[in-house]
Amino acid sequence: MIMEEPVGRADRPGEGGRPDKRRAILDGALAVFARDGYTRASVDAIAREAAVSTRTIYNQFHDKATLFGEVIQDSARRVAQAQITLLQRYLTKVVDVEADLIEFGRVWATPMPEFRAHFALVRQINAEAGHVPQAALDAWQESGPRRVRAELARLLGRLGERGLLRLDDPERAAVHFAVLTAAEVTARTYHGALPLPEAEIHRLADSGVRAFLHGYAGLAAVRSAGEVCLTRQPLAADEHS
Amino acid sequence: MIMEEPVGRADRPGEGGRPDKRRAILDGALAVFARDGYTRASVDAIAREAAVSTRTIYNQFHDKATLFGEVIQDSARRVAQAQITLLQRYLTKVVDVEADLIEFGRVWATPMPEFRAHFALVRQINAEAGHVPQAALDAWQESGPRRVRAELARLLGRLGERGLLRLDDPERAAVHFAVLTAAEVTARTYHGALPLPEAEIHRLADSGVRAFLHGYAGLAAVRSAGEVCLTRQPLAADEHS
DNA sequence: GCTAAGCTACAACGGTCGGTGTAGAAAGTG
DNA sequence: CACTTTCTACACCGACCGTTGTAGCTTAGC
Repeated sequence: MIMEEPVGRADRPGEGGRPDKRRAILDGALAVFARDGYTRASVDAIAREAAVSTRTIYNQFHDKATLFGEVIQDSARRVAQAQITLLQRYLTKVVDVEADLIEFGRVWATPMPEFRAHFALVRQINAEAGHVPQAALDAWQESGPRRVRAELARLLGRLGERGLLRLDDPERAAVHFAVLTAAEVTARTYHGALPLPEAEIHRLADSGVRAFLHGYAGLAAVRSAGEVCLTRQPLAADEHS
Repeated sequence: MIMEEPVGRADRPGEGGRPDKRRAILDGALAVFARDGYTRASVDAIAREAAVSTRTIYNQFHDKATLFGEVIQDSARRVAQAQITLLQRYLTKVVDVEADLIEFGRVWATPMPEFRAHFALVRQINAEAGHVPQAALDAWQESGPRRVRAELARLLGRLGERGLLRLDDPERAAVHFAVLTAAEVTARTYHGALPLPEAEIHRLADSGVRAFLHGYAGLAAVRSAGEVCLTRQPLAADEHS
């Protein structure tokens, strides 16, 4: 007699087991992985955090590695969803490119506290990328950053069609925008570093948007950006290298 | 009879044991820690990499944790030295602030391949900063980034005195310069990511320097920066986010 | 309330790893 | 050369960890 293929059972991720337990595990694992990193995080600790027996973890996800992969993908998907919502809120009814992009840039660069664990996890991934199977990395990129970037590209493209931006390759423009506006902030949001003061975030975001407009708008943008930037602000010193 | 205090013996780091072995251990440990991270890196692997017995490691550094601390500090000191040399080469005989800062910014933002392991290690540290003892973090900051920042501040301050920049707080200016010029590049130099093409690095560095000049130079700089930047630059598209 | 799927607690295993002790080879110094 | 310091090879301990098996309890659907 053959395997019978019990209809909605486990084996493939996303099936089998009680969904509430599954959620608890994913949330708990995210917290622990983000705090301790893959190797240091013990399955027992995750089980404790999720208020679940370790056996349940092994039943729903076959082993620690696949659990890790599922956690990444799940968390990335959620963050991507939130970011896409943000994109659509700010970039669908643009009238003044400069003002609206500046406003959006500030929101975009401001870290969302409910996703702090996620970004800690991303740091973990980037640190030990050499030990994460390529397939997991791809799945993560696909269901997270790539989707966001595509949507950003789409919306920037629209602005291009309306003559508000001058861009030949929306995809590339999207990458540039994301890097220019968020990079400085994330670069300084590392370890337990005290959260950047709002003014500093705005300042960095503004200069990023300005740089972006430099390349993708008429020179008019450069002029007006000059006024926006220069308010003196207190700053929390922190390092990079 | 009392301890005798055997003059130049171990116990305090930096003493005891053959210096060549010590170097081999520090180098090997840097490679392994950078590749695998603290937890995953086994003392045996380090010993193998350094062509040394594990017992020698435990004799020179008391345990894995202190070895890690010594590795960080040693590596940071070396990198800081190289960066300071760079600073002095480019920022001591400035005549045209804009042109010279742009040139320096490009060099500054270009990753030095001989220190790739170091920056991988920094990524590891930032990922699991919560598990690195605060003392080790402080020692690292002190003997590495802080020294570089101080020197950068000193040199920028000189430019200020010569009237080439307008700055009230050189320290803050130094932080801003470092963040603005290097952040984007390091933000995209993550995992095995293909090295950024030179043109893209220059583009990001330039926009960083421009943003810096926006805040710390007269509006003249802004104007001229307009010309420097807005030559259409070919740029090689790149993946991931 | 019966049935079955899913969950918990618990014990157990094999493996790895940090760290120690020791005996002897190697290397530096006079 | 002898003497001392240091390094190596190796065996060993205790701790932790990923994973599995199992027996019994909980929960949901009929």
